[in-house]
Amino acid sequence: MGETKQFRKRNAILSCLRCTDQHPSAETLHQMLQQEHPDISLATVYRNLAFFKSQGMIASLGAVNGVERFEANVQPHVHFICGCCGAVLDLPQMETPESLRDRVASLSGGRVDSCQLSFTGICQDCLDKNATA
Amino acid sequence: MGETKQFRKRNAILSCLRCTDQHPSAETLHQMLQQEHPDISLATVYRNLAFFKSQGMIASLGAVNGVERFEANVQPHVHFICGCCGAVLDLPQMETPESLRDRVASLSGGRVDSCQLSFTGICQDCLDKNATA
DNA sequence: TATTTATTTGAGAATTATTTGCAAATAGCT
DNA sequence: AGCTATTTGCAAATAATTCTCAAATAAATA
Repeated sequence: MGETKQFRKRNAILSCLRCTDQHPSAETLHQMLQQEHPDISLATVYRNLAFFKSQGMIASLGAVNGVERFEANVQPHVHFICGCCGAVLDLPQMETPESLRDRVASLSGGRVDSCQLSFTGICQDCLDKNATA
Repeated sequence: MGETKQFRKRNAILSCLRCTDQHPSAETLHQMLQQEHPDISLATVYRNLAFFKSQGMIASLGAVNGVERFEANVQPHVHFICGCCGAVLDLPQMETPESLRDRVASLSGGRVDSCQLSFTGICQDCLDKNATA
């Protein structure tokens, strides 16, 4: 019953993403992995994130301040994004309007694969910091 | 009375963006401007887009396939984005859930500035092309 | 266990979008 | 014309991401 040694680093990357709710970038994820796997290169992180994404195992929220951000939660959910510090918060209490997909498909004539609802603004921390300053 | 000559290129860039519903990138906009203003440099396009954005005169939809896209319509509205060719379609028939902003503000504790609702998929053209191919 | 074969990786170069520094051009004002 | 502030073009700088390729690793087979 020996555990396979294949994909060791690949799995480390996925586990790491699954253990955080921070919506990290490739670079941040690479830094988070340093303690356990100081020998993983940044290129490997990028490569595997692209792979996981192509398999639908993870999702990208798109770029925040020019840097792509990832998450392991592939269920549709709402985001609050701080345009100041780049923090991303999941809002699982709210629903994305999945039910509108059919309507969008018929309006556009295309095929709809997903739906993203996000709110942007300034997070509590950044508001506090600027108030103090 | 005499028309001011200041901001000639700046205005050309804004007009050009206002005259299209294509949600162009800086580079595309630069190409669109070539006929009328072959002497506008790409850096000027970038610079002025950043300026307009900072003034709330235009909006960015974020990056599509790694390239930032702009629009002159700053009213909240829904987008359909083709992940294949990068085409972006406005869906003025649908409403963005602006009314949820207060709820997001209280859930996050931050300040909510805007709300984006977008659907991604494959547009009609790309579906047709792939069917024929 | 040695051999073969396919996959994954690290390091750094390459690519690409965007930004910046700076001198020249332009516009308004006197 | 002369002065000042703004805008621009160009080329160089920057930064995120992708690519190349040889080396490392793992599985399969002998």
